Amino acid sequence: MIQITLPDKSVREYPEAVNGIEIAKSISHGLAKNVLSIEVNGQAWDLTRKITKDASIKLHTWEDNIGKETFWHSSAHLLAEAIEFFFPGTKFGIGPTVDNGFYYDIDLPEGKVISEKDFQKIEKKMLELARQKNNIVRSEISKVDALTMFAEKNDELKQELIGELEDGTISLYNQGNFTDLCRGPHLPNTGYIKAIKLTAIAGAYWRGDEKNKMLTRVYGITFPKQKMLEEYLVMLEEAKKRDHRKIGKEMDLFTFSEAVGQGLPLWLPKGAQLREQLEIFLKKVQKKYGYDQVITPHIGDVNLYKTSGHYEKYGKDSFQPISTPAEGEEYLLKPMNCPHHCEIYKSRPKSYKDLPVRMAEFGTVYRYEQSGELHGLTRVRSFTQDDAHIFCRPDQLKDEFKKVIDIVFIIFKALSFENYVTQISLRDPEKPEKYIGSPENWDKAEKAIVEACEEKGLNTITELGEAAFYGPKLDFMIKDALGRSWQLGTIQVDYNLPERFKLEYIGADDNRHQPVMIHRAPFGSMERFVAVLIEHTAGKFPLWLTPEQAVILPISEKYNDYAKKVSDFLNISDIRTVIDDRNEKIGRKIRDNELKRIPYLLIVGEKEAETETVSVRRQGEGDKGVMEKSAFANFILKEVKDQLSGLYN
RNA sequence: GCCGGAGUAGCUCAGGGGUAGAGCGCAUCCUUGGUAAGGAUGAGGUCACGAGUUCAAUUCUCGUCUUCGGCUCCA
Repeated sequence: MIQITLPDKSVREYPEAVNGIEIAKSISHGLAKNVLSIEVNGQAWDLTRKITKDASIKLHTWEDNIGKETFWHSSAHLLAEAIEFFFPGTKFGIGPTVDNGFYYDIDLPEGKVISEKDFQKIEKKMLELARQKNNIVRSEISKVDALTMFAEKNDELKQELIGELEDGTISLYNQGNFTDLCRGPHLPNTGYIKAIKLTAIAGAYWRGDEKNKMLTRVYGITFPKQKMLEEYLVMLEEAKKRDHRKIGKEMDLFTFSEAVGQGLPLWLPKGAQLREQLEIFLKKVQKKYGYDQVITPHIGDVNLYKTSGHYEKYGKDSFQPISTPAEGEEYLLKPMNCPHHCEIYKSRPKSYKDLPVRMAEFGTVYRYEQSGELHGLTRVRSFTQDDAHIFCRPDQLKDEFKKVIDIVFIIFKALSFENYVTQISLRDPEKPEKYIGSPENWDKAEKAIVEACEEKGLNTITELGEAAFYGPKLDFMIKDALGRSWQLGTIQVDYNLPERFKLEYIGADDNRHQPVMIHRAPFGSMERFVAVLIEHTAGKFPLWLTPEQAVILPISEKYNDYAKKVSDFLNISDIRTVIDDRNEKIGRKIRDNELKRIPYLLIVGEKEAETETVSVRRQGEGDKGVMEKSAFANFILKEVKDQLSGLYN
């Protein structure tokens, strides 16, 4: 007998060579039905693998990620089996799981292509194979044998992977006529997979390196129940309705024009209004935190960027310099605001008493993004950063950094962003050539970020190699409607640009010292922020922010004059109001304006005109009764104030 | 930039080698209304652009541009 410890610390006795399924069965019938994989002493195992010694275990079902991953991982093998059936000779790269399913990277035989038209037959084949309930059997194999096996299949992708593995740790999984190199774990048999949908096809470089061959990546998702697939597809449809590109068009927020150029957004009046509200809001917050607004040009002498290091790093991959008629003069569209801000700092000598200097600008920058990267407002070639640079003394650094974190959270709170990830992005220690500055400076900068985050109690993840070339950063990431993650806010510590720009201040000791810089943008870019905001709110912006807060709907033309009077009154009270005086019945006006997501609809007819009132209707909620027009103004202003109360002042 | 889709009216989309279709929107007129679509009439398209095949191309082929899904990149 062996002793098995469960997660609740209870210990049960089983005969030697018991497996996960048997343990699940001994606990409950329901668990036995739902269990997908097992963790033995912290390692993921197959449910059918025999346990021979005392162990601590944890059983995983669909409800936790490990169970789901096992399910999708086995699904990837099923996909590969079906592809091998239709496309014999296909070479298989890797087939991992992702947030929503799995993919397999394949190299099809010469001259063969796979397209979405093939999906139906592949899905059908996968289901057929699943219904055979083929056991998925693990076996261990020596490195030599593994290499021989995949050499026979001419699969150099797998051979490359095996070459990097250690002998004695190599396992194969077989199901039906298909065998794949795999660490596992897997489902006991293919019959667990009941619903299958192939979702996309794409190119992907082998091992993620653009110098390598491009393989074909097939994405799919599977479920243990047909109904779950149906629900997933409905959810996808719902997510598509929140797409900021679609809503941006519907609500007249922004547009693009081929004539202007790709990746260059044109903000329409309502979008501009939205942006302006965000800017007003942030400026108030920054005022409280001691920032000063500055304004700098959209271009700068190319030598400025040689000093900063941007030109060397990105010169080839940016818009090329603009030449002047006089020879030898070259200007670059600014890709960042920091060099300009450094020059503002330098324009007057600084005392230690002047620091920190906090310089803010809504600065529009231009970056040549690869054409395939452009995506709505989230990835563009012209965008406005809510940028600021804090020049401080080393002893002020941590405190300043923490204050910036506070500003980011004020914004997230104001817009109810609750699901974000905070990521510390450090340099890649193996690629020092990617960065400027001394290791000592980097050590100091990285330490400052890590400590500030700890002291703030942030729950961060750390990524090596994600730092900017001049310094490490703290990034705030938010997901869009389809679950794609975007970096919004960013805070960066930089010892290098002050050195390159020879920034200094006179210390209390009457000597020259070098300040430290913090680069920060809590929204990140206005474009990307608005995009994510649209997807989060589905276009139903909070009242304080929305471009049109109220629309007045006269019952008929006879009341247009009164509508105008109310509109003027509200607009002068700082309530953004429009009139819908189209020749339509009231029902039609209500419907259209509800669909336009305007928070308040004010209906005015004979009764209202006589009594100086408005009949109030809240978007999505219906009739709210009649209010005197100045009472309504106070009401809506109070609502705005309440939404923002406590955030600044 | 790379792989694979797509591009038809302002928007959403149908169609298809032989004079271009719908719904919504827009315009004009009728209607002047009370809480989610009133009615009539009408305008609007070099079928992304450029070549090729063909008696004939919006439709087939190739190239370019834009766009969508990924990959790579992201100061």
